[in-house]
Amino acid sequence: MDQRKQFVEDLSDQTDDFSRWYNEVVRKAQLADYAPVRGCMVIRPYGYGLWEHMQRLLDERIVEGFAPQVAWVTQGGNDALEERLAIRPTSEAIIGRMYSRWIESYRDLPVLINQWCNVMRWEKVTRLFLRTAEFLWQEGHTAHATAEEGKAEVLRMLEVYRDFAETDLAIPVHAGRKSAAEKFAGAEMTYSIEALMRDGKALQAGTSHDLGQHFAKVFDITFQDEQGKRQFVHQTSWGASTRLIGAVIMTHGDDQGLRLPPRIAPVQAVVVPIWRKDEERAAVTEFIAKVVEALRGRVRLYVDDRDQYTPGWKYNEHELRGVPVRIEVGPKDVAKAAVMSVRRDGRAKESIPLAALGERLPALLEEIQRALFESARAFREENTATARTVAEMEAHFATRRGFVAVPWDGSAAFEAEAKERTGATLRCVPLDQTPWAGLAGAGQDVALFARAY
RNA sequence: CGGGGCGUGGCUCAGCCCGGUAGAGCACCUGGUUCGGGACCAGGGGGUCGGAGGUUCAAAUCCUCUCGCCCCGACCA
Repeated sequence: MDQRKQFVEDLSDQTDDFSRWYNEVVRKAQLADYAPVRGCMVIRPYGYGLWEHMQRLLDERIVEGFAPQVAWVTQGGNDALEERLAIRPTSEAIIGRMYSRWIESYRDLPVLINQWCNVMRWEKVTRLFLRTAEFLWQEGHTAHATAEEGKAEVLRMLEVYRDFAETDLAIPVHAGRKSAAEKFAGAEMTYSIEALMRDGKALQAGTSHDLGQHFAKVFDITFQDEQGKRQFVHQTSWGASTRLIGAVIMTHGDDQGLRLPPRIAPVQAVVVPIWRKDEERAAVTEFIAKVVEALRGRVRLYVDDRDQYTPGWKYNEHELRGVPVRIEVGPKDVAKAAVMSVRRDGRAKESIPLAALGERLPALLEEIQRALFESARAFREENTATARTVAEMEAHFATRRGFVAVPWDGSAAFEAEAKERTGATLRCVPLDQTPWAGLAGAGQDVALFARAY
């Protein structure tokens, strides 16, 4: 903060206190605020806009072949609750009972359902977006005739999450399987995508479970196969939640605030008018109308023509809120029939002629999208080490964080000892082992450990 | 669930130790001058000090109990 005047909008530095920085960003960027209900938050329009873009992009990847989304809502819109919040049993229990009624024959399979809804959980310790008592998520539940079909579905969805995280959220992730200790209790096998936050802690950003026949046996979900024999179905379930918003914040944010990937940014570019005299204002306003026209349907644009703030004030505010590109339009630009664009990541400036804007700005947004991903990936690589023994892991975690790749024989004993001595947990066994070729011996896989949220 | 911290205008906090009836900066409202990196001047509005008891002539301040939030550790998306 050096000699600068203190402003309400000023943020703590990430390196001073990451948790504090996170909380300040969430609230000052107006993503969410604490609700009067313990452990709950209110997602504000800007944060919800992020979620809506995530929904749209993820749905595009899921929907084909899926039943229309259903939603169980325990709270409607902005209305105050008239009744107590009902905490429902786990999704698997509800789905199990419904499936047992809906499935009779192999002709009914597979059943593919995906829904976006809110859920409540009993949580002692909460954190905005990362863990709250109530949260929004997407959950898919499928039922299949064979184990092979189920396993294929589980891996297909894991890949959907990986691609979504990397392509749309610009978050590099490791897709892999969980250990017996870390998997969902009701699952045969759990898979997840694991991301690395800027404070060096890992975050599970999506989950896909192979439920096998566990729930089918509990809820009696059976079908008659082609031979007329009664069989239990094979199920999967998978989900991703508003926790992803937390992942975006902690993967890309810097000391100035949020840096949003253009694909999910509610506002992709903000136009800031600059003028002194009334005639300048008229010319600038007129020119901005042309800018808006040039970008209509191509870029999510916001023209910040609020009178009560100076341009400099607006620059700071939109940087805090993570808007990928700022477009300055002043008398000098109007004279050149151009605008001055400034990137949120790195603040590189570029004068763009009005005539080129419609082509250039979308391209610029894609460049920023890629740059954010590459920067996050570089950070992750810098914060990934290798070890061969628990002692080596202990030495590493004594002074550093990040991922540690270590050969794992699959034993619970090794995992437990590592956790005990380092505080890090086994995040996953990556499906793609090629980055660590040669590290693991025969019959072993490389596992990734990290301190985690 | 253990350890620590904090609840005072919208925000950040001072006042509390040593009771005397609430203050600053920012934000907000009005008017004017401003506007290429957080503008300035003048005037103005707003707080039963988280809640409930108690002590006292008198409580933001002392005592008891509660509720909530944050941070750090053990369990979970």
